[in-house]
Amino acid sequence: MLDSVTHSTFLPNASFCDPLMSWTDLFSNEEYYPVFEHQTACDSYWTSVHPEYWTKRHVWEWLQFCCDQYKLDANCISFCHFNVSGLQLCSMTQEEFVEAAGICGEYLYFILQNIRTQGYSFFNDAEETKATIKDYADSSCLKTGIKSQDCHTHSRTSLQSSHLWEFVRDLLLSPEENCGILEWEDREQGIFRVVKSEALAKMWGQRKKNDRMTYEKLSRALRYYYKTGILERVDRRLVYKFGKNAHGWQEDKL
DNA sequence: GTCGGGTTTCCTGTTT
DNA sequence: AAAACAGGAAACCCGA
Repeated sequence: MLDSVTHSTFLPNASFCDPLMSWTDLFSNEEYYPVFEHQTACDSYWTSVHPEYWTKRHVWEWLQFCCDQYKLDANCISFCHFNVSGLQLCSMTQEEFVEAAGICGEYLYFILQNIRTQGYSFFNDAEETKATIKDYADSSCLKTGIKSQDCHTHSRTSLQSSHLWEFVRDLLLSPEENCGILEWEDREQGIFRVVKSEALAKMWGQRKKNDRMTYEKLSRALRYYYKTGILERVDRRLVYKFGKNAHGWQEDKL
């Protein structure tokens, strides 16, 4: 039942959001901010917690949501700059957001400030909110003259890679999120090992909002990459190797 | 609407 | 015996 991240299912509807509602009210309403079956209390989704109390994981989920919802280019975002708790995030200045994510940083700062001041009433009307963000984007582009390509000077680590192999690659490149699920066997040759196969499948399932994902199914998808040269066979259990058509994993090319 | 890429799901058989 | 691998087949999802 992890179709949680879609706008319609986890954001409150218009009738719920009362501008006078306190943060406590806003975030403690489980009808609208459910704790999912597979989640423990400390594993709650970002929407169930006030931004100042977000964990690093909540911050990551929020970034992922913003990228998905507002089509922000994840390549703009330097993950290491956002490897912070909610409290630290809330204390970041707009300049620090821009430093961390270029023009996207401005949007993220704008979105965060709106969540902090308005709660999720900011998200009441998806289209209206998108338009607000777009207006903001347009005005800040005019104001700053920043071109979208400039974003690409920031970290290439993607937070929301749509392809499995990119997800795996980015997990290998993000020790903060990796949690020992994957590890390099030979960094130069692109050989890596799946240490926690079930955890990897669960994480991929969360990424794809599919709680029925298993390592068996994930590994079938990985095996299809042998055909396309994204991965190469390594005849050892749980060991894979990036192929000639995989990019972005080499240390010296990051 | 449809087409294609990228999975996801299911399956049977094999290997470690 | 259990977990992982292998790969065919078909369904599914989503963006173009």
